Amino acid sequence: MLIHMTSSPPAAPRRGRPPRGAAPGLSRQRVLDEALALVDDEGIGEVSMRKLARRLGVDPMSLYNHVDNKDAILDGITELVLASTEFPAPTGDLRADLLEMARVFRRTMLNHPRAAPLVLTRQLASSQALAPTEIVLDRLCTAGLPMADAVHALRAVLAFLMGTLMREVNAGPTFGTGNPQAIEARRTELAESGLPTVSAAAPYLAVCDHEAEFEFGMRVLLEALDAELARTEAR
Amino acid sequence: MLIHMTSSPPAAPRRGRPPRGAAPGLSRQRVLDEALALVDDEGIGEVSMRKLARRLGVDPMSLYNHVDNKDAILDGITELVLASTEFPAPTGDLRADLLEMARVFRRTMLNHPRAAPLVLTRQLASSQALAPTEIVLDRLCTAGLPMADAVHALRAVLAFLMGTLMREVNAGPTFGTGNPQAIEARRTELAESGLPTVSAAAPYLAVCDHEAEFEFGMRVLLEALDAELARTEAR
DNA sequence: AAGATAAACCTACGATGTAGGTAAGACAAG
DNA sequence: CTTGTCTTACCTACATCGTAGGTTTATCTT
Repeated sequence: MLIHMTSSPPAAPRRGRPPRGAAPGLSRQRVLDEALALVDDEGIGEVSMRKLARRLGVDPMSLYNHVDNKDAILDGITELVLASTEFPAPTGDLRADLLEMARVFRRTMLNHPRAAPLVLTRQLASSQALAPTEIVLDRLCTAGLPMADAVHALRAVLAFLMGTLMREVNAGPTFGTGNPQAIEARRTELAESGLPTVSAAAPYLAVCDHEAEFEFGMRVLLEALDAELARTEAR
Repeated sequence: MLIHMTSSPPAAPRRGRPPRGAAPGLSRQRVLDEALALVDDEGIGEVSMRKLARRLGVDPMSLYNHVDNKDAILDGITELVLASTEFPAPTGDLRADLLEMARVFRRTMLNHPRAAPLVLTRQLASSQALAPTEIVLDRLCTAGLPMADAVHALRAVLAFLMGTLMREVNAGPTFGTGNPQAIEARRTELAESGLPTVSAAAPYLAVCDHEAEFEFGMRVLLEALDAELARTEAR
């Protein structure tokens, strides 16, 4: 990133003419920002090159000057979201640090619930996308875990995170809303379908404290990690 | 489902004319079966009404006589896969039973890896789709867990299952194939990107024994479940 | 002044999901 | 046997999609 002023003074790293129509000059950044906004507003399924271009006041094909194709846009959205994740400084307490990182990650996903499936699904290998991995692995290793086990632990936590977040973010009202009347109706319906236990559990299935689920799972996994660490140190 | 024979004897619950062209008579079942086959062959992204119709030797629009729309087909595929899951009879050992159910579920997903994202993503509320839930909840309850905790446990395991299976089924070679040469290249590349730990972990990240990851996670979760049960009984 | 470059635009193609309409065989009622 | 209803398959048509290919124009370099 070197500062290299040419002779011409004005400004603008933008090269082409300043739009023929009225667009204030496109750029990869602007395209991706608007794409993320579009996803946040309407969901992944509603993303199309044409709609995105319309929001930018630009011809659909102009997007291809800044982005390879639609898939690259989805990748870009993923990276944008990941880049917006600000992991806290380590405190030295491994378990607390990992828990906090997971919490921050979850918060980020909840900030972009409609984009979350992208982030959770696409496994990017850019350095941007691997930054969190870097931090976690580093802390696990400095805590004394052999690399193989560190990767193991990382994957287990990641799998759980993916799973809960997927559920939390989809969050369709599978068992009706909190409406107790609807739940009751669903309940008798289930009982008649040969699902007595599910029927009995309907009130519990109808509501879901995602945060509690998240904390519970993390506690279990981190406890297992502690046990693993203790075993390693004993050796 | 009452048996009510009319006078005319021949057979065939099929009503319409036997194809104008040469199709051997469509049915919801045939459509869904072929749809699953299509997914297995080419992946979810390649499913289209037209392609599906072509495989059935039928006009695309004919499908709509047996299925509401494309989304219903995807739901149908999900149910087909779920229906093909044969959970074993309970042995009485709760933990072993749950582990075995998870294994069977995993096997089913691996039998239809390309359909798995559908099954894992869509949360269906049909009695077909809820059958596994019924079994698990029932066993957890008869083991002595309060319903609230049973639902809790179910969700934790499910989240982990979803996560690992999503990873396993996508299984893109994030870090190159097993090719040691490619790994080494990737490795120096990562080191230069300010990701020293990831770089060092590259050999471990490059390979992934999904089965071991699965077994590890399940062991941790089931151990936590045991602890929970012990706590409940003590109370 | 002349040429190169980059960014915007435009046209067009094949593919998609599906609304709306038509035709033809099967059954029931007369 | 005729007539009408029903079911199912077929056909046409439309809006929308991603994007290949080509054209225009404003800016920078020489």
